[in-house]
Amino acid sequence: MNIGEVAERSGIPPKTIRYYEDIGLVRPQRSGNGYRAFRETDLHKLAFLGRARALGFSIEDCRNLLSLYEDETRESAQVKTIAEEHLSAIDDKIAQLQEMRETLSHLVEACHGDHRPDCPILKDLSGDAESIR
Amino acid sequence: MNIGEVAERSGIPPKTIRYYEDIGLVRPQRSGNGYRAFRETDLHKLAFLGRARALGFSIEDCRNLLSLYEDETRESAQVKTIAEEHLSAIDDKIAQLQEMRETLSHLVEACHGDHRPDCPILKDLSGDAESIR
DNA sequence: AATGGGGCTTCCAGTAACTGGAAGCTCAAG
DNA sequence: CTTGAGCTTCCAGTTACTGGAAGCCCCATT
Repeated sequence: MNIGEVAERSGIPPKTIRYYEDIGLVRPQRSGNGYRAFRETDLHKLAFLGRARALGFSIEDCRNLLSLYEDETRESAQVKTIAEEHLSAIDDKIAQLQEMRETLSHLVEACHGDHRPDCPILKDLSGDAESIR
Repeated sequence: MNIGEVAERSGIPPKTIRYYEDIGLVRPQRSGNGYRAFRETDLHKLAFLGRARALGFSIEDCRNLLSLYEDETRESAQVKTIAEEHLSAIDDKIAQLQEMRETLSHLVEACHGDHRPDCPILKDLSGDAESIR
């Protein structure tokens, strides 16, 4: 398989696949013409990567997950640990975003949003605490 | 004021303040010895930036907010638009993270996490749809 | 006066994970 | 044989900083 077909079938753009090779996540062979020659297992790895990335795992997490994936003697606890840490990172991020959302939506509601210059959003950002809350 | 004091009072590290100068967000004067000489207004702008960044506004958003902040003839609608767009970006991000969280927490729950190699998380990532969901 | 220790300066490089673009080779079709 | 798509490499840019090195500057102490 050439890179185009693999990209098509894995859903990962060619550029990204080349990048993944650069950083050692996949190691396709080469044909005589210098083209990358992907096997089915490469395709599977790329699809695996795509799904793990879609779940927000970092590249380093993916590297570890991939090596666990290929390690028949792995312990599921190792995988679970990575996933749990990622899950709690996601929770933190959600909490942080929700806090932002909270403040910001109050500000947006308080701003009449017309042609006048008076604006509670700017007032709050300028440190004028009495603006909202 | 030297950079150290401004950093202290604005809560923004010196490195970051220098960076903000580089990209034109603040323009402190210089003393004879080459040190940056900050005025109170610079401090206010930096504190403004700190709060806007804490709400997740991008640097470009901050640049726009700052120029609106300094524009006496602004219309609050302009500010509100920026804030609303940011708010909806935050909402999108939260939704995406919650979807990840959902999938991932199911997987984590399904993984026994012991010394055995069998792992629903890897199974799902490998594309074996029957694993969970 | 010399010295020592912060604080300040600039510049370079690195981070995460790609993405765009240029220059150039290869392959299949007409 | 030419054309155009697909492939190659390499370089640069993205976001918003952050770390580190080399080297002034200033103040206090000896």
